[in-house]
Amino acid sequence: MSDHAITACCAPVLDAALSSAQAEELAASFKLLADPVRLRLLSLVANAEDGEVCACALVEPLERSQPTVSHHLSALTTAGLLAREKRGRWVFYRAVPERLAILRDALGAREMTA
Amino acid sequence: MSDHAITACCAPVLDAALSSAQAEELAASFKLLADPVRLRLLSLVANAEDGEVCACALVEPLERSQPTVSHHLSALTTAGLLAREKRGRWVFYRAVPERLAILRDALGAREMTA
DNA sequence: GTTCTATATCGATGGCTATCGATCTGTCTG
DNA sequence: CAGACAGATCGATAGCCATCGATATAGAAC
Repeated sequence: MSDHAITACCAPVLDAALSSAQAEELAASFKLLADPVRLRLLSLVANAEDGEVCACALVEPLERSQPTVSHHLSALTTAGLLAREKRGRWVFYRAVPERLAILRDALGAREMTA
Repeated sequence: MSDHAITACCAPVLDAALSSAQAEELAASFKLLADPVRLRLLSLVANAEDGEVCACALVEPLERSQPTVSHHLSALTTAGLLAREKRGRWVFYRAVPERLAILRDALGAREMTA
């Protein structure tokens, strides 16, 4: 999976031939999105009431064990897709949309409407 | 991985909570991009001379066996990310950028510059 | 201190898939 | 026809990872 943050690494896939190393890095990033539980976590956090959610509110809707949810939250946070803040006994997460945008842009530059 | 074509399935991840089924479908699509060999295949085909490449020209640069390359080409074609055309003994592939765009849009709608 | 609760970590396991060599299919050439 | 070659398919294997229960850590309340 890769244990480092997502960073812009290369021109969009369709715009230039990827080096082997660039491909490895991009693939590792997309691997994060290649799991339904992680995708639902992203969307749950991004659509939360005050822009943040307590981890305790994520176990039930995902129908996974607490260790499993914790594992996925950790992966998304390491990649920079989620931000973590501990307050007392609880941990709150919020989305970091700029990181998702890096991956989106790797799939093609935004078309200019001009 | 999923053996069907990629289709627009839902609002962008950050815009609405994903259902379990939507998440499964999206995850299956991103799984295709979660492999460095497939990413390089996409970029090699997309950047080919005449917009198309013979499969025979893809084995060597990827440093994988012919069956492995064939396997990945097949997966990308089934998903609709590549188009396959047989001519004589050879098979030619070309990119289908609109399909990649579906995935890109799932990561966030394009910002309006207006 | 003790107890309760929220989260993280550990270890084990099952399923999935990237990969390969071998083989089959199909097409062209002579 | 036979021979050569491109590509797909098959079967087996090895490595990865999502998942879990058990346990550890940490903070709050008493």
